[in-house]
Amino acid sequence: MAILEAGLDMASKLGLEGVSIGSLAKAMNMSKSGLFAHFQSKENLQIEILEYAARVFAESVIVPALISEPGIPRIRALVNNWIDWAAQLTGGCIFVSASADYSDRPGRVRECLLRQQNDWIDCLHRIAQSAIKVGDFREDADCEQFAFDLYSLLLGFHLYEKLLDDSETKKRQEQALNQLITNYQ
Amino acid sequence: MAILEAGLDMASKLGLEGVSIGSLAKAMNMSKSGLFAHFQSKENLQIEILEYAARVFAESVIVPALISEPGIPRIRALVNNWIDWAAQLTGGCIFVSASADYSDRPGRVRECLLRQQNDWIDCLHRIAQSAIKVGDFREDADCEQFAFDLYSLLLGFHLYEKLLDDSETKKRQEQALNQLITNYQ
DNA sequence: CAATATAGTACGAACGTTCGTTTTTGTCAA
DNA sequence: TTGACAAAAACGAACGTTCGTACTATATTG
Repeated sequence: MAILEAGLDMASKLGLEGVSIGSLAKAMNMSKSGLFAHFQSKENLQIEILEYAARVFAESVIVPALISEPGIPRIRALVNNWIDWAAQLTGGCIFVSASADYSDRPGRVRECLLRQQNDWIDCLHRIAQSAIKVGDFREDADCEQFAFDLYSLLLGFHLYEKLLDDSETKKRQEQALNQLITNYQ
Repeated sequence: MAILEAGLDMASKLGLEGVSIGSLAKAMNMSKSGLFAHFQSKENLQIEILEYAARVFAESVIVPALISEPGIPRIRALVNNWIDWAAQLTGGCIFVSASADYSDRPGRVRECLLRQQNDWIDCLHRIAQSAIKVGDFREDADCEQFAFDLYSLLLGFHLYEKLLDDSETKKRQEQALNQLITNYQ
């Protein structure tokens, strides 16, 4: 939906909490009440934006990676897709900012985010398992540790790229990924 | 100052943008105008909270680590201090959440944060250099890469601990740190 | 005609900020 | 030691704006 697309764009720049009904309505050339009628509450709007983001994320990051052959190629594809996803956003990644913002803010938004993040980590976990299966990773590699390591890498990349605007970020990320893969072979 | 301490606590829970003059005044049992007079603007308040946080961070994370002998012991001390710092906060780390929030929000707050984050990364960088000097790291170790890797690790830890509340986070962090150190030896 | 979407208006609350006034505090002369 | 006085700090009230939400009414569409 067009509203959610604009909402995601706004959340990328201002954070999920920064998306107000009024400003989003203005961006859509709609009345506040007209837009509000679609969601019945701000909380619903935030959750729908999150779920819309998850759909876009799945089809632009995860699905295309699953086309690559399992193992290291798939891992590299996933990381590249993630970086493309982050680059295409106007501001920061909504999941990264929301994860920081909602660490201590109970409610349905947090629960939704928590579910999504666990799904994402499960995805990393499974990709490591398939790397073991095809022999790219050693038999006793710790897949949950791999998920932690890889997600940490992406978070570091996000900060360097989005906040610090460091020109060597890409190099740092590549080197870290190569080392990470080596550690699990 | 007591106001900044309460402000930091609130920012840890709600993010820097979530600290409102009114709510902070209420938390301090002060009038809105009385509190406002100390800062002249919300932006000033946010910056002063950030700088207060940096002072607390320096004296509770960095300074005590510099007492440890240079090299791997100092690195481990720094990481442990960082984790203690994060644990002691009511909510999340203000630098982590602000880094995500202000990646696309120009202004004096962002500039202040950017300066602080660069200082922090420089600190990691220097600690790696001293590890080379004492022979704990190999001669040609990439200190800037080390800073990237270590900060990424801390960001991953922060997400696992604060959002996911994963019970194995401590183990993940230790294993990642051991591997990281090994990679640079 | 019925259903759906948008608009319009209003609401109480909270936002950051300004104002003039009161209270508290510290300093110095008597 | 006290009284006068200036400086600093805190106050309550109000400003205009925006917030999320609740109504009712008007278009649009099938």
